[in-house]
Amino acid sequence: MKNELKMFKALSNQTRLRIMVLLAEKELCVCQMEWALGLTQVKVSRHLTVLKNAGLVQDRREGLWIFYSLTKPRNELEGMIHQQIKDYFSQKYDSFKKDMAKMRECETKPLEELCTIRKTTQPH
Amino acid sequence: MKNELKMFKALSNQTRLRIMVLLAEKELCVCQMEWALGLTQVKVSRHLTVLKNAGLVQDRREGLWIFYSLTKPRNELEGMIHQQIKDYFSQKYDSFKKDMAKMRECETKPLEELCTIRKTTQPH
DNA sequence: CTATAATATTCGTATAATCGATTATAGGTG
DNA sequence: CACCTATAATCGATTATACGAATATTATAG
Repeated sequence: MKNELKMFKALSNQTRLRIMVLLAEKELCVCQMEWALGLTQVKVSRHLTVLKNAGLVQDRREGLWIFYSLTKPRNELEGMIHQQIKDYFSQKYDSFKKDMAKMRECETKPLEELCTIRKTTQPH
Repeated sequence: MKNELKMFKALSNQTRLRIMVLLAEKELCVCQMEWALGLTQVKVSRHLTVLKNAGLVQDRREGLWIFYSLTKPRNELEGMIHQQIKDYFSQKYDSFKKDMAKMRECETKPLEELCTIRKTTQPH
């Protein structure tokens, strides 16, 4: 049962939910999430680690960049959660919609640019 | 979104999940839960308060006894959670089955007896 | 009004979560 | 090799959570 408890705990944090909603849409690089969410690298990275330890996301390295994506659901419960993240959360709250819009926006920019931009104009 | 975060946090604790599984079966008095779960009054009561603040359970007083039950789901997410508690958790783990068996057992006993038994033979 | 029974709350403490700042790692470049 | 860049891990401070023990609350009985 520990897995399920960890999953619920991982989902009980706003930043992590925001990340989950974005990742439910598509695989993303850390710097894209920083940019879309307006959060520091440290914060994004830490929460990604929690999600990973809960088995909700996986990562894949490509050169300097590390891409995160949702894991395949391991059971019925996880399947339902994934579905709710996609159908319920991303629809219901404007904040998630804004994140998604930001994410769409940065889809057009090359990753190199996102990273260098981040250096100059620090997110709050 | 705070409601959803509170809900996930409330569900990320083993004792509270055990309570939820029992309540998914039927409305129960506090002393019945103490008995079925083998937990102290304080512990059960505290966790019930958390679940109530998360909007997952409601209470109803009948004399000295207070009966708890699951609230009606307020949205699609809560509906899904209720269903998973019933279908997924209560099936998958033996510990929940044991709790349920204990609960069935104490269904036959009058509440007065449960409470007096609790006084003499303290749960660990 | 007093006493008692069932449940809730408070208090002190131990453990865990969160955060910003800093440092470490690992891959790429020259 | 030395240097840079993207990401992760560590540290210390702050805040939240879980717990048992003790106390308070609420309703009932007498």
